[in-house]
Amino acid sequence: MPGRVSQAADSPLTLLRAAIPKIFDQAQVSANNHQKNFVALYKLHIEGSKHTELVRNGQGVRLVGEKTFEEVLNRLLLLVLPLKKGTSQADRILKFVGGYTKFVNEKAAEEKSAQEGDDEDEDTTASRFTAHLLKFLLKGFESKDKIVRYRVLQTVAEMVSHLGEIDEDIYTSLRAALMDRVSDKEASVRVQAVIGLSKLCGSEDPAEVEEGETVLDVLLDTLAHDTAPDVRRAILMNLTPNATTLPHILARTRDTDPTIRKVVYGTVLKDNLMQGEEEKTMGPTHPRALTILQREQIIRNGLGDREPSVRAAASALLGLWADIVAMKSEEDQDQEDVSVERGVLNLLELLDVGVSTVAADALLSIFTSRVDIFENIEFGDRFWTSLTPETAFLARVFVGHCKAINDDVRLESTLPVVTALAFRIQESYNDLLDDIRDHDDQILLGGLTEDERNQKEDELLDREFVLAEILRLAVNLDYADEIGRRKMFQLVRDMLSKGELSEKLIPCCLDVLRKLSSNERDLIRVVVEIVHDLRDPDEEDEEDPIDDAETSYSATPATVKPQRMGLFTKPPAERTPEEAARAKTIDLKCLTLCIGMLERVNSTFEENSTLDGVLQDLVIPAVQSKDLDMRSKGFVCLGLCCLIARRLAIGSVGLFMSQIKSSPDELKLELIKTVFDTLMVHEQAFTKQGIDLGPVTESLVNLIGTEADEKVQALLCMGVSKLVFNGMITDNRALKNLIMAYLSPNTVSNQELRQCLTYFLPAFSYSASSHQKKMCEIFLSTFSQISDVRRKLEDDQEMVSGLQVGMMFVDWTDPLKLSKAADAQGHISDSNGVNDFIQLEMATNIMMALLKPENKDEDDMKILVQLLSKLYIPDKVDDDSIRTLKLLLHNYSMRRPLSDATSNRAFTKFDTAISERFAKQLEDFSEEEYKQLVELKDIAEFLDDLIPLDDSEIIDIEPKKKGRKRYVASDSIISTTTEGDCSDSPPSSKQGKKPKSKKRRLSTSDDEDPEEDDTQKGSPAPPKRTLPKRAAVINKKPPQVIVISSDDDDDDEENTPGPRQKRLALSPRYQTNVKKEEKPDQEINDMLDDDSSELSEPPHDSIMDPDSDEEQDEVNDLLTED
Amino acid sequence: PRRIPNERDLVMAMTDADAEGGALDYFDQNFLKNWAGPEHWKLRKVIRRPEADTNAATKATKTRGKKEGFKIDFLSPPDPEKDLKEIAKELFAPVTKGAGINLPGTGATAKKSKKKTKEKKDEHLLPDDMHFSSRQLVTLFLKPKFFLKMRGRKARLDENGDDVDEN
DNA sequence: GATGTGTAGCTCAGTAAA
DNA sequence: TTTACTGAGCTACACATC
Repeated sequence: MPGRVSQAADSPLTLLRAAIPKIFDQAQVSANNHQKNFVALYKLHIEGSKHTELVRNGQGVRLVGEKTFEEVLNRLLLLVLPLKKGTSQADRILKFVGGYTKFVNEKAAEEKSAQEGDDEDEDTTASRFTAHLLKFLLKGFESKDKIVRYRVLQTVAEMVSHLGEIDEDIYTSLRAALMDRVSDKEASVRVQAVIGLSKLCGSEDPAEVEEGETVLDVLLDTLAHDTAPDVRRAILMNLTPNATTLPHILARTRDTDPTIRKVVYGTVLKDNLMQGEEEKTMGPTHPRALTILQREQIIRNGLGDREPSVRAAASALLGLWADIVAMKSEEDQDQEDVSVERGVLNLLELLDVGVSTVAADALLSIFTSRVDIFENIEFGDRFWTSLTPETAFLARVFVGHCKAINDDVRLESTLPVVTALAFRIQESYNDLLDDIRDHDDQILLGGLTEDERNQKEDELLDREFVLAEILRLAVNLDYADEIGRRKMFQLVRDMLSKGELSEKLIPCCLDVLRKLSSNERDLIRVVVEIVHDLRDPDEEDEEDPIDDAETSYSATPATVKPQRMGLFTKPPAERTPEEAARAKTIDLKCLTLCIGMLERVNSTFEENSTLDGVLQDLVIPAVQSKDLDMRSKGFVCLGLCCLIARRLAIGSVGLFMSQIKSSPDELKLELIKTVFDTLMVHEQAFTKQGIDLGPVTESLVNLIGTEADEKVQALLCMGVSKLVFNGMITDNRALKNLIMAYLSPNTVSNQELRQCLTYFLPAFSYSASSHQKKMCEIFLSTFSQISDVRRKLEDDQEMVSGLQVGMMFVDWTDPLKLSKAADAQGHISDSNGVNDFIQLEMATNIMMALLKPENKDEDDMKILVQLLSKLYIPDKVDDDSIRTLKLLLHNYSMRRPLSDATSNRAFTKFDTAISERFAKQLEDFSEEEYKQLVELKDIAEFLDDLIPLDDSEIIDIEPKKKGRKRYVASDSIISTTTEGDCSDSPPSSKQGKKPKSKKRRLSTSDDEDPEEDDTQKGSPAPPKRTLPKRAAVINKKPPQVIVISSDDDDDDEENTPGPRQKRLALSPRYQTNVKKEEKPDQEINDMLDDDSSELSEPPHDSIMDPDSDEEQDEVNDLLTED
Repeated sequence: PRRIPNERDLVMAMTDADAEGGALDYFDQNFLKNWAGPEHWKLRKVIRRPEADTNAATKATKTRGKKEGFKIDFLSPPDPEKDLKEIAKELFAPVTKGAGINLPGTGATAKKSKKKTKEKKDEHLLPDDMHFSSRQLVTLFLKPKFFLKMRGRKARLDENGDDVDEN
């Protein structure tokens, strides 16, 4: 065809061929010239299109010019398509092509509207161009070259929004082709496909889609499920937020990828706040357009993000929210009150200040990120007289923030004086009380409709909330003024003494009271008095509103009131049901009060004799109560008392423990907390007094495996973690059980447990060399036990891979991590305490495990070999250690029972690496020689015990129960069994520093290492170690939620029904507790006998003995107040 | 602990945890990644000490010089040997053998497998963040307002770490 | 066992943050 | 300006498949 064109026509076509490349050449350099070049190219296009040929004897027209234009363009495009991702020149060209598509179609549309009236379906140069280009590109969608696919899809994505009108069939094939590419192997291709689709989906009518999914369906599915973050992000950025898509978009605030989360806040939510030409109308992500749940979701996830950049983006968004909600709503934008307070308050109204901390977090975030807002907040004169929940909340958080950043100047200028505020509180409290009573009367009279009643109750709740906020604010007031101080003290004290005070207000009141008390003794005394007042109200005239007469708080009688016949002096049996109910309500309130008080003090029980009365009259009866609520609170109270009363604690731990098993979960949680706290506080003292806490901690540790409730599990793990972390449990089994729980398939959904341990395990490991040693010690047995669990995995259960588990241990035992942590913590002097050789020990342990013939799980062995190369072996090691390792390596390469090439390779690599690195030290290595060395005697014996490779396979087949066959190899000595799988500890001494020849055992079981399974030990007790026995033990295992070692260490004690008794026998002190545990009921009665005749002389009055100063100090030192 | 500690909590921690809790700050800072449980655990290796780092600085400026010298050659005349269609055919050639261009598990048999795998598809969402921190390790359950001073732990890095402070 | 594919580890360059 | 982190590309190896 080109050859056939006439001379006259030739020149415009040649022009096209020469001019278009020049435009492209410019376009690739910068996007700035694109607009200019659109015009230039368009001119060429139009000029060229005028060149046509008549064909078929004039019956048809051939659009030679257009065709040439398209061909030239396609050819140029082909030059770009193979250019790899990231080539900006190529990107610009494709952008240019997309832009030109837009340009040419817009021009066509303009022309069309200019000459209106013509029929619609007429082809134009533009539509033909678009169709041709699309068809051309569609052919490249399935190219085998991923780069070509990427570029083709990129071009299409640039074009999609500007296609003008295209044929139905082209649209259909384009849509199908794009949908197809959503499952492209290459993420970059998928990115372009979804960009294209997201531009397409706006125009798609779901009704028109006959079958299959709509584009939107696919996009939303991909948004959640695509493996590549890039793809998800691309959808996120190109999806129009609306009622349908928004929930899916908001779900991405918890995407695993931080950049996606950032995009949600920094792009999607931010850029769609407003819409319309001048951004004047409310956009789809305007806070008022969202539901309250969505707003809270956005704030909670954003401000709670681990990534600082996400938090910053969320914070910035919140600042914008405050700006745009400052204007009331659509109409009155030019309204008077557009102050910063208005914005913040409007925002608070959009949240729920009453529940959750979201509103407070949002406010604090705005204060920090938008200092302009914070600094311009002022509380006018009227502010304090007309408090709403939002304004009170704002004031409280504002004051708290000022306090936090030590902005005393601002604090002083905003806060009202104490006295004024006290009167304010008093007034609103009295009003509230009156209104509550009125309301109760009204209800009795039945004069309210349902609506009226609800409305009134909401209002009362609001006012109560305001009061609570002001009380919280009052904690931060300046109490230098004695008058104000007294006034406030008296006020709060009186409030607490009123039966009507809502329980919600109790903590706030107590905080104020604590602030105003001169010391803890005073606080305790006052609260105890209040408790007495509440339970014995006759003396007070409770109908009176709080009197503002000046009462000196120091004048409050400190003595306990004499007992009189009142509600609580009447024997419970004689109470009417109404009286009993009332008594219960009051007792619960008193317990709450006591709990609140005890949470806030730390002086010892003995220093505060007044507490004893409360314990006897209130707490102990509560603990004995049948009412769950009461019991629960009673136990918490008793537990809190224990924390400051050592003797009480000693007597109570057994009680708490005995109650755990039989209690419902709710109470169980409190009991467990109590035990852990008691141990945390008194462990040293207990130990000093010769009390063996082993049985207690042991049963707590074992509970991890038997408790079914997630909350209980998590709590147990947390508690045990704390005890292990702080050195109060040193038994390796605790650590091991924690790791088992951590990885168990049964805890996958228990985030609390898993996240606790995710923090604890490395923190523990990196906080002491001895801790890493423990990790090293338990590694192999834990590893194999986890593998056992994995083998028994159900279909629907998941678990991390064995290699992953191994890597975790390698990470935890990494001495570099430890020294880094030690340095960061300022323990530089101690960094020589870091054991650099710990992973050399690991390597030795692993080698010994590999050599044991009964370790035959291919997968496990493979993983262990792979782990070798990950271990850190320092450059300088002592001769013995490295020679030991080499000896093991050497033996292993001789006997290598490995079949697969991968492991072999990995092993050889490690072996040669070691051999080369320590060539000097291993120079004269010869197996026979080293076996003779005293230092390596254990190893030598270990190796000698091993059955030679050739025979070991027979052993594997032969069941163990038949007894170990012994084979006399040429150079091996017959010896006792070498049973057992992965044993944890090397028999070697530490780096050979203390050469000692131990008794021949496969593994040392010194005190630090109670790890060893009985069946694993080389202890000469053959009958015990037969296979059936072991199997029986496994079968005996009770149904456990987490499979914790059944063939665990110290079998003889662990799997017997009464391990505790056995252990306790060693400790006379503890025996009493054992008895208690055996007969819990009896014990409760013994201990908590509340027979009133004995009140004056409680069975454990000994706790009232003033403790030695030393002991008090100890408790005081241990706890530090906030 | 379902919420990130806010400034009030942190201030409380700062005023009083200075004695011992400060040492644990390191963990709080460094365990920010890897909080989400074992399935999200990733090995993060510490970078070995870069001994010689003085001469590496000047290199940055040098590489800046060569910046985007590349240009696509649109201007050379097209290869007369190769027709547009041929090039296109070459570039657009679909795969003939081996693995396709789609993700495994998709394509022709997708309809069946989709329903099965749909339930198992990863949503790529983080678990609820419990915001566990050193704070939880040194506070009591019942008295969260107080911190435990672990005097015994000052000897933490000693060789015999299981020792207990004896005064 | 040969083959091709998928993936992990490594290095380098570019970018974002300090 | 320097530094740290991320992402792309490369290489080698493991794994699956025939």
